[in-house]
Amino acid sequence: MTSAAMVQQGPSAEEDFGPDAIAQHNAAIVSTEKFPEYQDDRKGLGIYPDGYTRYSDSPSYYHNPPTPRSNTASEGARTRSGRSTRGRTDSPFDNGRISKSPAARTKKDKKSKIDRAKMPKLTAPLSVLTKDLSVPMKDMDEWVHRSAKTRRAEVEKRNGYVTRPMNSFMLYRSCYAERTKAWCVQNNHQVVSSVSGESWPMEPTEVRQQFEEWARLERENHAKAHPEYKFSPSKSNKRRKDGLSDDEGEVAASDLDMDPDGEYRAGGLRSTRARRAAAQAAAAQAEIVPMNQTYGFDSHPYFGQQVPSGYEQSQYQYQNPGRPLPSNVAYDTNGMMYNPSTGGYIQQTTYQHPQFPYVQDVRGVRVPTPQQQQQSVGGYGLPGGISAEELFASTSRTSTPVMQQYQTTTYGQPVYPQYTTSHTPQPSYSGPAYMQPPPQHQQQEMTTQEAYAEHQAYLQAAARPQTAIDPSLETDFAKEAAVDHFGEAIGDMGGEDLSGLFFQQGETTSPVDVNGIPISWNLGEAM
DNA sequence: AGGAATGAAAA
DNA sequence: TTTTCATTCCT
Repeated sequence: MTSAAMVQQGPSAEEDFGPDAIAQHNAAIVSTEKFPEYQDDRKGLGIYPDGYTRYSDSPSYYHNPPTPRSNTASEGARTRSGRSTRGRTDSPFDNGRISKSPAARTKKDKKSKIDRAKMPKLTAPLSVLTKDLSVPMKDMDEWVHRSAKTRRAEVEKRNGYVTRPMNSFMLYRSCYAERTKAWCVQNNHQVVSSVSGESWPMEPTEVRQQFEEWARLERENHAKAHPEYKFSPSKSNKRRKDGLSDDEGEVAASDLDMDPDGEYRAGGLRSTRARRAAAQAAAAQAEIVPMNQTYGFDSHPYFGQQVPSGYEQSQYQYQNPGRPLPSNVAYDTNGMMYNPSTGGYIQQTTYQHPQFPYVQDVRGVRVPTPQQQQQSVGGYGLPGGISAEELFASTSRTSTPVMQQYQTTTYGQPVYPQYTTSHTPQPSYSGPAYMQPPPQHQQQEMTTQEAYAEHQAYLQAAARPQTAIDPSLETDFAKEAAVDHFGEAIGDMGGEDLSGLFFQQGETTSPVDVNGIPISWNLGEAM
C-alpha cells in the first residue's frame, strides 16, 4: 500500500487520526486485507467495485480533508446548527455540478440548546452503527407507495389538512427513528433529529440516493392523491424581534375556508399548528373516518438491492476482545469513547456495573435482547442481509479492521469497503460477536453471558448516568434481561419462533448474570 | 408551544 | 436570499 492510497482513505495520521500506532496498524492491515467486492453496478446505485476509490470523486475531501477540530467559520460546509459536514459532491442530485456550500451565515447562526461542543461527531452513519440492532426500520418502500385512497384517508384523519410530502431526509429520519432512539438509548427526538442530521451526510451515496428516490416517489404519489395541492407556506408567523405586535400580518382566524375540493384550508392562520388545529375544529362536526392502516415494518428498505456492508470492529472491540460492543458508543477524533446522547466521555477503566440496569423510559427498554442480536443480521442492519461477522468470519477477530480508519475519520468521506451480497455465509459463523466464545486470553475472565450482562449494564451506565431509577422498577437483572422487550418487533419480522436460537452454538453452561445468578433465556418465560 | 434536523418550495 | 413546513414527541 502506498502512502498515497492511504491518504485517499481519510485524514492522515498527523491530523486527527488518533494514536499513530492504530493508524499505522490499520495501514498495515489495509495493505494486506482483502475485502469482498461488489460484482458491478448494475443497479446504478453508485456501488463501485472498489471501495477504496469510491470517494475519489470528492476532490475537496481528497485534497483537503476536513478537520473537525478546527471549527472556524470559514471552513467547509456546515449544517444549520454549525456542525461541519463532508462535501456532498457525491450527492445523487449534484449531477456533476459543483456542490455549493451553504451560504455564509452572515446573520446570526441559530443557537442550539444542544451542547454541540460536548457532542463529538458520529463515527459512522446510522445504517452502520445500528446495523446490529433488530429494532425494525420503517418500510419506506411500502410507505411511499401508499395508495391515493390511503393518502386521502390520512387527510381525512387530519381533518382535511394536506401535509407536505416528506423529503429525503425526513424519510430517512423516519426510517431510522426507532433505531436511532435505540442506539442513543434515549428518547429525545431532538437528539434523534440531531443524530440523524449528522448521520445523513455520512451515509453512502447509494443509501442517500435510495431515499432521494423514495422522496421522488412520495412526491409523485402525493401529487396523484392530491392533484390540487400546492405548498403554501404562511407569509409570516414570526413576529419581528422588536416592537412589532404579535398580530402583525395575522389574518382573521375566521379565514377558514373550503377549498375547491371541499377540503378545509386555514392558510391564513399564523402557524401550521393553528391551521391544523383549525382544520380539526372545522371537521369536529364531521364524522371521523377510522383508519386501520397498518404499514408493515417487516421488510428492509433496501430490499432487492445490493447493499454495502463493511463496518467491522470498533476501537472498543479491538481493545476489548470478546466483549460486547456498546451499541451506543461513538468515538471522537482522538478515539475517545463517548456517549452520543449526552456527549459525555466514557471512562472505560472506572466503569462499574450498576445495581439496577433497568432503563426508565416510556418507550420501553432500548437495549437489544440476545434473541434480537441473534436474529439481527445484515450490513446496514438490514434484516436478511449479510452481517459483517459473516463477511469477515475469517478475519474479523484476528485483525484490526480497516474501518478503524473510518472510525476516526469522522467527517472525512467515510470509507466503506464495498461488499457483494453474493457472499455465501460461512458456516463457521454462528452468532454475533458477544455470543462467540471469547478469545482464549479472556476466557477465564468473562463468559459470553457476563459479556452480555456487561453490555446491558454498560448501555445503562453510559447512556443515562444521571437518570434516577424508579424504585418500583428495580428488579433483578436476571429477570430483566430475560424480558422479551421486542416481542412485537419479532412478530413484525415475520413471526418466526426465535426461542430456539438462544445460545444455540455450543452453549453448554447455564447463563448467569453478573452476580452469578442463572438467567433463563426462554422466550416463553420472558413475557 | 418550542425545538432538532435537511430539503422542497414559495415568497 | 430567506422563510415555511414536512416528521416526531420530549421538555
